Amino acid sequence: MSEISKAYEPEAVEAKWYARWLADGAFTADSSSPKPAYSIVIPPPNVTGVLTLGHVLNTTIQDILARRARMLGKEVLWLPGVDHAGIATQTVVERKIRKEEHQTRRDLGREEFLRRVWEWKEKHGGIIIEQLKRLGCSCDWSRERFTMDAAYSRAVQRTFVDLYRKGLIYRGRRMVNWDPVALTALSDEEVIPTPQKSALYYVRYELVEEPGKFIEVATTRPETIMADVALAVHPGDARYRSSLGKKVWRPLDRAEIPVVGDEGIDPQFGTGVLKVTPAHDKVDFEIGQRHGLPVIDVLHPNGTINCPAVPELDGLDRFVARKKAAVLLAESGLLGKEEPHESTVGFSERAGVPIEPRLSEQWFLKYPRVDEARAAVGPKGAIRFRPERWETVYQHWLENIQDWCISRQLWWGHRIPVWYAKDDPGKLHVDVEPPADAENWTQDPDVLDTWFSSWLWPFETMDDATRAKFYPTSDLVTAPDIIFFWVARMIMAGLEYTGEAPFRDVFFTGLIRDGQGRKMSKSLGNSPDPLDLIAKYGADGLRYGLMRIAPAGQDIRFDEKQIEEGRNFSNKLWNATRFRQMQGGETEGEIEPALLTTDDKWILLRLDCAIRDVTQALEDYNFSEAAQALYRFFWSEYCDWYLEASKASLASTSQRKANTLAVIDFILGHTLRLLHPFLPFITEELWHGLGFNQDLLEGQGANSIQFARWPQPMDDDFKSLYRLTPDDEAFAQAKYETVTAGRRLRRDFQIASNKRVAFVLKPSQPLPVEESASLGILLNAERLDLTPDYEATKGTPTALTPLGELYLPLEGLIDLAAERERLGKEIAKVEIELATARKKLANENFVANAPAPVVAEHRQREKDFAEKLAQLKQMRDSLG
RNA sequence: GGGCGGUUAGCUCAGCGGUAGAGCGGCACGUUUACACCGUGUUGGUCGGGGGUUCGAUUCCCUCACCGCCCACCA
Repeated sequence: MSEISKAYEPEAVEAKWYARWLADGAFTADSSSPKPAYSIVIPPPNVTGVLTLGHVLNTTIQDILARRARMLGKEVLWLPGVDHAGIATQTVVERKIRKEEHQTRRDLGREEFLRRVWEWKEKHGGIIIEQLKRLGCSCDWSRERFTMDAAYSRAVQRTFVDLYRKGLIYRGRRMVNWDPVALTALSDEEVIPTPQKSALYYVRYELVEEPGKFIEVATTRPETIMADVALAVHPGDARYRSSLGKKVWRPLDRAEIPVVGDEGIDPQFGTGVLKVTPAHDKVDFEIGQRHGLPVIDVLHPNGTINCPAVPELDGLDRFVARKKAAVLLAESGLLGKEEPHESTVGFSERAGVPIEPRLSEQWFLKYPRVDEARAAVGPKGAIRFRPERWETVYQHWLENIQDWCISRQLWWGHRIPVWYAKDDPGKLHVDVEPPADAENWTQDPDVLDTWFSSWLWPFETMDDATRAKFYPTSDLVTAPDIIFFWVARMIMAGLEYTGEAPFRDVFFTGLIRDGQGRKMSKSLGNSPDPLDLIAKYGADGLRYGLMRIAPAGQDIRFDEKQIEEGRNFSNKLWNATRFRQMQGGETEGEIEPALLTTDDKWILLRLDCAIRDVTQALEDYNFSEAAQALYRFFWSEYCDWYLEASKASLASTSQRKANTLAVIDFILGHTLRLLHPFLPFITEELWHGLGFNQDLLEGQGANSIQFARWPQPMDDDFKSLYRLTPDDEAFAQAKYETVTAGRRLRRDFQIASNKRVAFVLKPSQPLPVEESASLGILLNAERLDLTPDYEATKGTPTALTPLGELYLPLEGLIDLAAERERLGKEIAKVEIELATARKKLANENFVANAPAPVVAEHRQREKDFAEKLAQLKQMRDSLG
């Protein structure tokens, strides 16, 4: 390996490897492979979308799963694609045309407009796909799909026809959520209830039979009074019993309307009277149905008033009309008080304006397989959610499921495959193919809800061979906000059309919030551009930083500092490897067990632990824990401790040095593989840099770390061969404490950490010479003398360590008083701990009831503390 | 109105019945065989409040408070 730079420079490395991986077809799934299958379908981002941190979180997790599966010897398909995103895309293109050409889509006409959308898509769409590549995503790009691909579109229409023929899709005039800006119906899921400050207007309706007597009604919508067809009160409400069956004068558009009794009215609210406006409220509509009331619609589709009878209001926007209506009522003396009121108003998810409940002709779907879908998720089902609590949310939604309004008054999307006979609008042709005598028919102008195509994603994206091998998919990774939009619907569609649950495990990520806990959003401008972060910290740094702080399914507070840490970790990995390369020598030599030091054995044991911890954490979808375990192992245990300790071996005999290098290579080889799913680029670079790819050439594709075997925990044979025992761990621990005590001595006596000093150890047990050598290095000592019969002069700083008494002789440099004070403080501390332990043991209940090992532990502690205390006191006395 | 999550060191988060943990930050010292995107040492916490169960509670139960989500037709 040639000389490498001091700091890791990700840019060139990342570009190089991604290109190589693509050229090698490393991500391409082979349907005919004999290897076991592992598959994920990506939640298709909107074709208008650009990469957000949410995508980074999401796709990094999927990439980790996919890459690890490859290392486990599976045939992996990670199927990517893009969603046509009906409203979002249509809006973007319409806005562009309006801005650049001052035209509306209607000016252009349907065909031309659609041509423009496709044109836009070819030119600007799917930017996000290129961005995912920058992140390192190992998707099978040869299988990339778009929800408007010809084959996919056909499948969507086929599904419509099939469900229609099964009687599950029907057309009906019903109350829907109307978006007055996008001019389309929306599903219930696309409506966001939002608390709004508004006013409650008290309006007086005069009784027809008793002029001069009024019924007062509290309403938030005086602009819809012209659409009132009745007043409703609770039948048991004594206040209004005498008015039941009578009539009142409707204000503004003066007419007689009845007073009816309905159980649904809450006598506590307002005045206990509801004005019934069936055309503009779902509840009112139902009341109207119950009482056979007419429906009067006073709104245009765009939310302006449609009521020529009241010219003052006609044509006004609904919110302008609201204020105006209040003024008009006040002028005619029909407005009582007006009080502030907070209510929940449904907003359009896309347009961001209040939706309007509106009666219209739409297509609806009665969901298939609801019961099976419920049974499929949970401990007894084929699908598990993680975290499990989302299962409850899912079950609750399915329990109360409503029919799905699937038609949209848009142009961009899958056109509804229904034709109406021109001579008989009641006659329908429902088929994927248009009728033979097309000129006599008119196709339904509407398109289908985007989600009506997304719910087929896990299987309609696959050809037969792919499906045979990779369906059902293994994991689904997504955010919990689309649990109803997408996850639940895919389960129902999967059951209906494949007879199987479409995936096995669903992992829900958390939401990424900003430093103040706010949701990331474009309008707040608090969402950093992941590409900027990649440029600054590298894709690996971004991935690792994010994974290390992304707790399982909890929301994440984003802080760029954490991405910086990810970058720092990459750099540490880079330099630790560079250190290895600077030692030269044969790569991956055989480890000679007889030559292993306790440090070697210790780090091998730690590696074994790390392999187990990381593997377990990944199996539990606990990505942050896996990342954290690797961080700790590599940085604290391997670099800070082992690498420093091994510098003694590296400076000693060539035989010993070779053995140490062999251990280092073993550790690096394993660590790089463990890290690869998190940090794909740098691990590949270093894998090659160390020449590890050479040794694995016999294995298929092993020229890349991507296909290197996932590390296995060491088995007992291995451990006995290398004589790895818990004793080694204990000794390493003792050594660690000794070094720390020595460093602290330095610190307490203000000796600069770079000053080489001589330490003396009065060993409590025999110590091999190589151990004292590494102790010396770790202490940055001029030398370390092992003197069993050392007699310290009074006042020599000393520390009691598990390996013996450690002295730091510094004639004349010691402040006796300060040292005594330090010891005094320590004595006080130990005395408290000792007292605590004794108190515990004095508690008869504790001794009698606590488990034996716990009691024994406390006895041991008491003993240890007493011993330590005695020694400390002796040391203090020795200072004179 | 229901349901769910959260509240632990200055910050971001682990831990979830047996002496309070990590990383970052702060402070001090430092360029010593890779790394200042670094090293060494060190300072930070009545584990949201109040009750209860237990020999023992940050951990289990009840309750309150605050923050955040989701569901629900109160005009």
